[in-house]
Amino acid sequence: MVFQDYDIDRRCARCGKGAMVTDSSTGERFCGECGFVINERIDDSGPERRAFSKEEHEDRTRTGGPSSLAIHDMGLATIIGHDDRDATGKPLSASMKSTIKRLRTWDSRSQVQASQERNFRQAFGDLGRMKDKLALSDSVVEKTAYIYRKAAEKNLARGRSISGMMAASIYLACRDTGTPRTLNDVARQINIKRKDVSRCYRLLLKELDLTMPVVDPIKCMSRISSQAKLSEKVKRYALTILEDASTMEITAGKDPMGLAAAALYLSCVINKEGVTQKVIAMAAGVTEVTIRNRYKGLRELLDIKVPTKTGVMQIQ
DNA sequence: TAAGATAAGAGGGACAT
DNA sequence: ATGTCAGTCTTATCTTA
Repeated sequence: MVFQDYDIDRRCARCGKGAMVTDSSTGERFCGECGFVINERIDDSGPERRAFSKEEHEDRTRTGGPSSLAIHDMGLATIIGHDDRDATGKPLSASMKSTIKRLRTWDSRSQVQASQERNFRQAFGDLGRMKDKLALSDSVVEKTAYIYRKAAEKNLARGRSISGMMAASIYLACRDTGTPRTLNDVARQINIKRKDVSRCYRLLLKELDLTMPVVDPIKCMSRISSQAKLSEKVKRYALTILEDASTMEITAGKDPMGLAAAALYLSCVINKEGVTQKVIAMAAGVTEVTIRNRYKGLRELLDIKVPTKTGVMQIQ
């Protein structure tokens, strides 16, 4: 069941043996054999500008840049030029010149006239930077922009920091698209406190009537294991642990990242991989203590025996 | 040096007042 | 609206193997 949604790609560049697969839920590409991760996929969905035939070349229309929700005016701004000529190139009459001049003034003002527009300018400027820092796909960026505009419509941004709302929108978009980015990831990159993002996030969730599915700890695993460079074997075993755990109702209310991290750690211990809690804790973005707590719970409730250092199996 | 134990504190949800 | 409570996670420190 586990890897059915992965599409096979190419051979691994490091070990050469395994096939590169793409985890369609996270966009990460990794080797099925050694776990080598190339990069996180970034969907670039800009319009196709090349032409491969004469027909295509002639058919190709030039309509300016792609329209995007993530541009303050959706990329459709028209600016009145300064050369005082009409469409056929003839100079304008004096009265028309003054009219145009007045229009030009209002034209330039109207671009940032509404405070909302200024807000969007800053917000989407932030968003552009965050896209790079968090390796967000275009679809997440568009979704973020959509959410942010919705929030602005409902006046939720008033009195709150732009970056806080932006961060919350990004996090929401990530959750919605199944892109595994934690609250901490987003807060750190946008340089604001986690709790502020958290507050805005909950506000958005309530006010926009959105419901987020609980993060599946299984989805967190591929991210952690690629970050910590764990083997495929460990990952598969950890998956079975998580499946058992979720049927036994010990996963409710627990941080899915912590749970996934603990399952991976337990799997490492059983498979004698010699990976430390610290490494996994770093990769998962949780503390070692959290891993220990979940680890303990998993061991007790699933009654899993772990090998000791002397190689003797022992019931914990 | 890694792992385990313990305690204090923060933030938020549920519930009652 | 405000306060309390149980539960979770984090930070920090100490002990153990």
